Amino acid sequence: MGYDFGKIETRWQKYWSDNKVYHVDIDYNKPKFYVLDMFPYPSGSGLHVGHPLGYIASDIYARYKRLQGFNVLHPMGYDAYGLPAEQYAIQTGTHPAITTEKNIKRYREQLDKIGFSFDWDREVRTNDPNYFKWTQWTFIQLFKSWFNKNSSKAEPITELVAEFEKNGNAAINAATSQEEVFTSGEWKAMSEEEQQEILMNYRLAYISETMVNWCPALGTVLANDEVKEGLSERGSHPVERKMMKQWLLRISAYAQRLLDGLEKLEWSDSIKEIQRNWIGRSEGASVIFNIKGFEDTVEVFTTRPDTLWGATFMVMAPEHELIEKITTPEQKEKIENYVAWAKNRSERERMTEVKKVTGEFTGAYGINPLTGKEVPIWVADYVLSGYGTGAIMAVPAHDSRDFAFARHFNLPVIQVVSKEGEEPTDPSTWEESYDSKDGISINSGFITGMKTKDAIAEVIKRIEEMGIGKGTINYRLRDAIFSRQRYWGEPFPIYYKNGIPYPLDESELPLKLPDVDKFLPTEDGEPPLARAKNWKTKEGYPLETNTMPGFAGSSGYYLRYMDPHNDKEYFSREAGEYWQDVDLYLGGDEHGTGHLIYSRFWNKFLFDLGLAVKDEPYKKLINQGKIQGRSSFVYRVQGTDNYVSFGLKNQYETQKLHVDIDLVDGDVLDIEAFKKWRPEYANAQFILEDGKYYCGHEVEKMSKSKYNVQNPDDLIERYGADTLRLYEMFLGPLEQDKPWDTKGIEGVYRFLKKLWRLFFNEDDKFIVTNEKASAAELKVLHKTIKKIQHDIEQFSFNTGVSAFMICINELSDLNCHKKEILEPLSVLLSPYAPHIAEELWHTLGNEGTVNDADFPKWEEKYLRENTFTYPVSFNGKTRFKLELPVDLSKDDIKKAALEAPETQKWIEGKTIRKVIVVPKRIVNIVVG
RNA sequence: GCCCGAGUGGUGGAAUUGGUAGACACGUUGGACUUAAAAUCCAAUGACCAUUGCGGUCGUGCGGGUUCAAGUCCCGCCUCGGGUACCA
Repeated sequence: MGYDFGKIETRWQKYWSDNKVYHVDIDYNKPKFYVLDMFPYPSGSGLHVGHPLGYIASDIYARYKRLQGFNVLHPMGYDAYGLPAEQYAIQTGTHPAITTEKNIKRYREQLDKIGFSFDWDREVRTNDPNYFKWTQWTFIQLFKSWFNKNSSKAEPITELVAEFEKNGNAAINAATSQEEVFTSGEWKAMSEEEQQEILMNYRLAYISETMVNWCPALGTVLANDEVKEGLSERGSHPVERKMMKQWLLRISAYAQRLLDGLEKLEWSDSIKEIQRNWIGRSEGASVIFNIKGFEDTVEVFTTRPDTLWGATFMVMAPEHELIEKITTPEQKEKIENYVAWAKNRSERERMTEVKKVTGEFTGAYGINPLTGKEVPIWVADYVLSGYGTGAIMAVPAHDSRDFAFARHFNLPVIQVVSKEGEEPTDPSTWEESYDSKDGISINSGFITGMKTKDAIAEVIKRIEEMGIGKGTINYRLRDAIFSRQRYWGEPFPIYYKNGIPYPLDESELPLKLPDVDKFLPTEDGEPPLARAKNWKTKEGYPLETNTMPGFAGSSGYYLRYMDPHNDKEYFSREAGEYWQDVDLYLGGDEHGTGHLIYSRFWNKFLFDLGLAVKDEPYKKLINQGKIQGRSSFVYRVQGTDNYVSFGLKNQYETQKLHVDIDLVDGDVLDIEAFKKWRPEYANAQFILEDGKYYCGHEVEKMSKSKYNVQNPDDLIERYGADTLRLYEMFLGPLEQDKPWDTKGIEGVYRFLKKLWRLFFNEDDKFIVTNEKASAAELKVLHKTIKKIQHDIEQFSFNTGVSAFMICINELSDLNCHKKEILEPLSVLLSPYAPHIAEELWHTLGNEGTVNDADFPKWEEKYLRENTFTYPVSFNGKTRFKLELPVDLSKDDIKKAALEAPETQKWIEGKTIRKVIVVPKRIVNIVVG
């Protein structure tokens, strides 16, 4: 019989589940440890081998922490709202809730088979009313809050209203889109509607007419992070820019805190860098330019106020509100055509044609506030309406984009910064602008001769004194568009009275999705919820018909796991105080600009409310790499039914076709199975090599259409979950992308069988003894404990597996069947391979579960060596080895090395110049 | 374009952070066991040269450098992967 993984794994999975071995509660006698995986979207195709990679790693860590005496919170749930289920609903009419439920069931079955230590009693699903109640609740709190820049935190909007009533808004320092200043008298005189409109400019969840990414194919707007290269992330459909009234979250208010918070996080530098770039802080100044012949002024943002003397023209974004007003009659038609053209360009066009310079002159002139010089105002789409003020002063000599524009339209270029120690040159001879901030100002009034850094500071100081501008900081981070014109998402707890949005009373939550006849927009383009009958409040006010985006439910889910069944609050104070934050978070780095920013924002807001205990949700983050597929190919000779083996394909004109990896074993095609696979292959003929058909292979994304999806169930069926767990870890470093290849799985399977042989002989006889372990055996054990512990703490799980293999190889060589060694070993192995470890631990006579054992401690005394084998090298090249006592002095080592018989050969006829001795490392003899 | 990350045998990958390059595993080859196959076990396996034996030379993407010693540090490139896309 030997190692019967099937029997073992079902037995212990049942035991763990029946005895709620992984259930956790608050326990003040133990320190907490919170290990979290990014929860999955339950897709229709189930788990493939890439999904569990991170789950296995975090499971090993969670189990390890538990063995070390921590009270480990290790929950799992589902990000259940999402587009695929809805797209499927549109095609088939099946309600997305049904599809989702079915997929979740499948996921759960697959997850259960892998033997994770999840506390399923804490499962959350974002589409569960008991869960999304709190998503909606948080939205209401956002709606009822504003961001006070003085305290740098969210505060109740009621306090803001009180201040308006007392003093108006003049003294308020808020993150806001409100520009007009009003007095308390003016505030009180306003109608309800006017007041609500103003408050909207302060709310952290607000509705606004804004430029959005509209995806016609999906029929919804998308957030910036959901658009990749001008296409939707889901489905790769074109995206347009469009003005639309949408709900937004004022995440930009938190830009600085999101930036500062990164400092103390144990995240990879790369993902921190991604977030820093996404937040995009830049320091500079806003400067006011008058417009010749108009009362209006244009405000521009620049990071280089020191180059004001070199501004030779100005550029406005095509959306700029002053364009119409200032354009001269002669330029009117050209400008109108240009603006219309620019606005109609798709995002994708804009992006692919970045190098193409376009623009048009308005006929108007701005006046440089420092020099008094007149500069032409242009319109061009290289200036973005969404950033800064939507207008710039162009300094072609020191900005590459302005330079390209100036060259194209023959505008003047004036040098105002030169490299230290270099003479100014004629800009008309330049091939590129001098953008560096490392320089000296020239021809620049009061800053002439100053270094750029000082010049910037000086100009800011002076323009502030003169009242023509001020130092400002701009962030690239945009407010998050929070509404989707979709069905399958959280409904907004919002109703409209006279067209003004109001939040539902919290007692009305959760607001559940209504039934609709179709999951499509209405004829007049309203979102699907507009199809619902009676989609209104008790009083008859219409409810919001948009739904929330995918990131709504995933932004605060880690908090709900702390107290998932609480029906009175998001989570109890006690649970929050005990579990605090996530100690270890595992997931893919593709969430760098989406979930991981939104979630931090959400948490910071809840922290401001006094709910979240920590300012940052995820202390340590590990991004597991993606597992790529290994596709197999057959080569069809053009226009025939003949298929030629890989090695011979160059002799023919061939077509490369994907073939299901299940039909291929080690690149050898199962010809009969291939013929049966699809009707068009039934009559296939083969040109073979050595009687076999060899397939070609390539590494690509794992996907159904490439027939390279490896699903874990088949592997578990064949090798068991422990083998799968070990193999996924053995594949390579956790954080690295790597191709999936089943070839090596036999190796870890053999390892487990070999381990079994230490406990049972060929006749299944238990052969473990109570004999005293030898020094050699103890050394193997303690060396392994040390290595395993070190590797788990470093998240180096691949080297951990190989340490186990080395250990078992050595114990097999030593013929060791001693309980003294094997018992701690079974505990040591249990985080990696919990089923076999639990089984073996029980065969040694233990009761309960191995999860309650203590992680073994290694002791230095067993590791001590008496000798060290020195590599002796000459001029850096190792020539022979020399075994010497460890405690030998440097001089003695040197002496021994020089006296060694092999040394003669290498020093013959040469002089010894130097001898390097590093105790317990190396001996290097330099000759010449 | 800019910002990260990575390049090591036929393959996945090790290398205590400057100290024996290729651990561990796959694959391959040869052998043992077997009527046979599977499973298992043993041996070899970076390349090249020499093989009668001792052995030798080269070798971590490329070119330089620092050092007694470089996969590891420095300078300059090349290739691949990821992020970003006119952010003033």
